[in-house]
Amino acid sequence: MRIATYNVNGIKARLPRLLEWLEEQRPDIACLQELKSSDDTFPEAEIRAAGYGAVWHGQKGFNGVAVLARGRDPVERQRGLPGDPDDSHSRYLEAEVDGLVVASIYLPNGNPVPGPKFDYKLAWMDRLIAHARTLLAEEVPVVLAGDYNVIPTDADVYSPAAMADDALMQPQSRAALRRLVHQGWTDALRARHPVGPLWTFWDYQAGAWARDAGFRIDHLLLSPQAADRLADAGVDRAYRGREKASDHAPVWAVIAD
DNA sequence: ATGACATTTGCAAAATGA
Repeated sequence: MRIATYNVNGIKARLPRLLEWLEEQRPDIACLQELKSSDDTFPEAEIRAAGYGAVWHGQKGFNGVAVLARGRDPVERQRGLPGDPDDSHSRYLEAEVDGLVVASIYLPNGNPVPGPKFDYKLAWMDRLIAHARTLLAEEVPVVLAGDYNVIPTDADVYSPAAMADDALMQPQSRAALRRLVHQGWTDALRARHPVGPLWTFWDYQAGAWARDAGFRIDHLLLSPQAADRLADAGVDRAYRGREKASDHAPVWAVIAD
């Protein structure tokens, strides 16, 4: 099965692009981020007409995540990341599809550094690490898919110097991502493509797409039971170059049946 | 240095993003 993650940057503005991608690439599971839509304005009918069942966790104006499944309805397991009852952001949704546990993650950006937004990012990552440990303990196939807003290494950015002060590549952000991965998760994209640029995001500004000035922040982390079945992974780069594109490209992995 | 650029809300310009 093909599972993908796509930060759509506004599902209402991006709906034609999203439906086009679903029809052309036919992912079995699609995790979406940055819906920027409240629950009652989620375009459920259009997505169902495209052949997908969906669960979603929306929020007015910003954030918002969803899990789509082709030809079936995802079974919701967890709405919101556990660990802080005062966290009102819609950034985590976990569902089960055909025996696979999948989470759609929109990790906080954290800029500017330092500041309360960066503190929130790091605290959120600590909560994700704690929850991910409970998922690993289930010893089932799990995919944690989403926009992590962390550039894992200097090889994952067009210019480490240009981004040096950004929350996405602070040592604390990278260390937290390493703590997560080192629990036993496999970075699907790097497992299949160990070296070289693999951008998943290009800023709208300063001609970043034209200059191929991107970085890699959208990740699919696989539990051992999913990693054993990893057949392929990649980035649907071309969708970043289309009209009215999101600033992210879809990222996908194929898990053998 | 600032803003660029895009989206949403709501109808102007601010908030948010990365």
